[in-house]
Amino acid sequence: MVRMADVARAAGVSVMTVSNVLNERLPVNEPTRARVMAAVEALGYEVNLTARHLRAGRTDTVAFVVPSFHDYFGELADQVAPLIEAEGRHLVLERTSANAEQEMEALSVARLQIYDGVLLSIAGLDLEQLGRVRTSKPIVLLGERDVPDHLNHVRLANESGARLATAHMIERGSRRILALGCSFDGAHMMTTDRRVGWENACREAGLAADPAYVVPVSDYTSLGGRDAMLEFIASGLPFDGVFAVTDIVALGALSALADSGLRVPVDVQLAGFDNLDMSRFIPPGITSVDANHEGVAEAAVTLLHRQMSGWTGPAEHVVAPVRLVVRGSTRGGA
Amino acid sequence: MVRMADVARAAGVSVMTVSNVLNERLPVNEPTRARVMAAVEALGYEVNLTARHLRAGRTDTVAFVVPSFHDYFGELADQVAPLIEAEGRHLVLERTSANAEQEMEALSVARLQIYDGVLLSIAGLDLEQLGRVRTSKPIVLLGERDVPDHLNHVRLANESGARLATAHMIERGSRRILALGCSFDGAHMMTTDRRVGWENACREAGLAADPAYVVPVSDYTSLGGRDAMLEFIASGLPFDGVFAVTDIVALGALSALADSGLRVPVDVQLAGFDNLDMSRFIPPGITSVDANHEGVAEAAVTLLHRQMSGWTGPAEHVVAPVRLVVRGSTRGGA
DNA sequence: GTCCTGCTTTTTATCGATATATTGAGCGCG
DNA sequence: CGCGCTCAATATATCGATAAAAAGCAGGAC
Repeated sequence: MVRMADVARAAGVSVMTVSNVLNERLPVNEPTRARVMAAVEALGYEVNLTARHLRAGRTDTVAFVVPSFHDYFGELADQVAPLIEAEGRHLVLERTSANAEQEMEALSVARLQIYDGVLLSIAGLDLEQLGRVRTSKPIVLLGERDVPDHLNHVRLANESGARLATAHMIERGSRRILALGCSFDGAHMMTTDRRVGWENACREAGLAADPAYVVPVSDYTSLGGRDAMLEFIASGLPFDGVFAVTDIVALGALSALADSGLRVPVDVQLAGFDNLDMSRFIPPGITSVDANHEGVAEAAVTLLHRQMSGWTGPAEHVVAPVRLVVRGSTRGGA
Repeated sequence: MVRMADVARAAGVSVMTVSNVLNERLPVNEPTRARVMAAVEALGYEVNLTARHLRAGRTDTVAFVVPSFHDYFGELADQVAPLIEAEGRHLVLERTSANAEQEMEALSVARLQIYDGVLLSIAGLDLEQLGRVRTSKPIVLLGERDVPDHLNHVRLANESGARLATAHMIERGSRRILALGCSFDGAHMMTTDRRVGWENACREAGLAADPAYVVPVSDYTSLGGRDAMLEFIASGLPFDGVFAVTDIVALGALSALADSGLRVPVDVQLAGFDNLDMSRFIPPGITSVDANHEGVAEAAVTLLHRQMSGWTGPAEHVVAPVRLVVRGSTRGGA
């Protein structure tokens, strides 16, 4: 491994001069500078980031800690990356498997200190655990649950989004709408918020928000959605609309409906939440609440940058607005 | 920040004793050990990973460098993570945006040295550029292009997969099959390999592999697939089957077919490549070549572990086998 | 009582960079 | 000629840990 000292020797200068050339800190005379650069080229020197970090206390790296790498988080991460890079920093993703222990570990001082800042997509941690997180590192939480006041947080307007989607289906003629995957789940506050949105939309339209129409899913996957949907269909309860807690779950529902010979949107209207890329293309197009990745990414990165540049005011709690994207799975859509 | 020295002072021992307790290197007497642990607890000490790295030269961290965070790569990364964690290491994802410069940067000595090993999903680099990569760090390449002999590499059996899918559609009655997104593309050797598979299947069945049926896409997204498909339909050339270079592209094609009133699989059979989660659930189910994530992940991690444990034999080039998953988008499927 | 042996613990050197203080060279000006 | 001033370059200390060598300190043999 080539060290700065090797470059210094080759160029006939001191180590500090090499450092000054490479970091453009103190001025260096042109002939000296040229000699140093030549030596750098010749030896193929590259700075040791670890040593720099230890001494300078800066890594120019931000971590985005997510429960899993795919779907929603992958898409969000792709939005976040350019914003971080625009400020000359690097983004890396870490995964916690939606597991409280691993999430706490990701927040442990040891791993935090590696980064200049951390975006954390919480999933498994409750308020009490988050309350224990005391760090001087810039950190912004993302995700649909309550967090302690002292931590910056960006979340979606879940209730409003669910209400929009449900109201839309009611307006287009549905009278008995399922809330698929919207049952209470300790680990996912979002399901509760979205259920409340569904309830409110039903009530506002003078319809009953029957608890029997809040259908739990075993997990938030397409398979979970499909199984729950099939089970509900088998129960024989009448329905003519499905609001699924996420697009992934909605896809499972769509699959179950198709297999059961129910036509979307003629027999049953369907709407999801997140507006994943695929939702636009899956025939007949899944109506979905756009999760506003750009807005969330931008808000989160703005809060993070503010902290990284030394701002120390009170934490902010941003609620990103959402909008409904109407497609063929509901009537009157595109 | 609490340092090891603070713990040592609190426990009334030397710094090395603290280090020995925490790392279980040299034996430490029980009473001493207990005092140290108590001090660690009391002060809330956590090791400084950067300092450890600088001195010990080990980070216990592996990077998976991918072109983008979503879809295929996100799913693959979720397969890789547990395998890395099983050996007590940590996995982080880095992104290159399929850009040759950023890929070279990810391979630069500076960033490599941060990790104990690197998995690199190549997309933008050509053979010449990869040839310049000289590193002593364990590294394994993943992806569908040719790589220099001296680098470990895992790829898919692209030709064989494409042939399987195409032959299956021919067997089920298709006579004019499009190769969507399979045109030559300098940046994606995979498209060529898959086109060859399509050609071979056609020839073996005594059908023409007409170049007019190799349809380029502007980019490898659903939108790209959709636009190309619509354009082809508009051209009026007869067809009764579509082999799409990826499931993402296949989804775009499905969307276009649905909008054009063509029924899948009655009028047109459709098959993709990658077998993404969603392909199973999108009605009528997309027949797809399974990209064998487990196999690829396991092969790659095995090669990486071997290198990280000091093995220095010649590089290996693994071709992971693939299999066809038949679903409703081709006839006679489930 | 001395010396050796086997453990535990401490000392010393080091990883590769950067921040701060200091030295040295060149130059204008009285 | 010497003083002070500016700018370039070097010397020294440090970041927080670990590897390797040295030192302490029992207990037992002679």
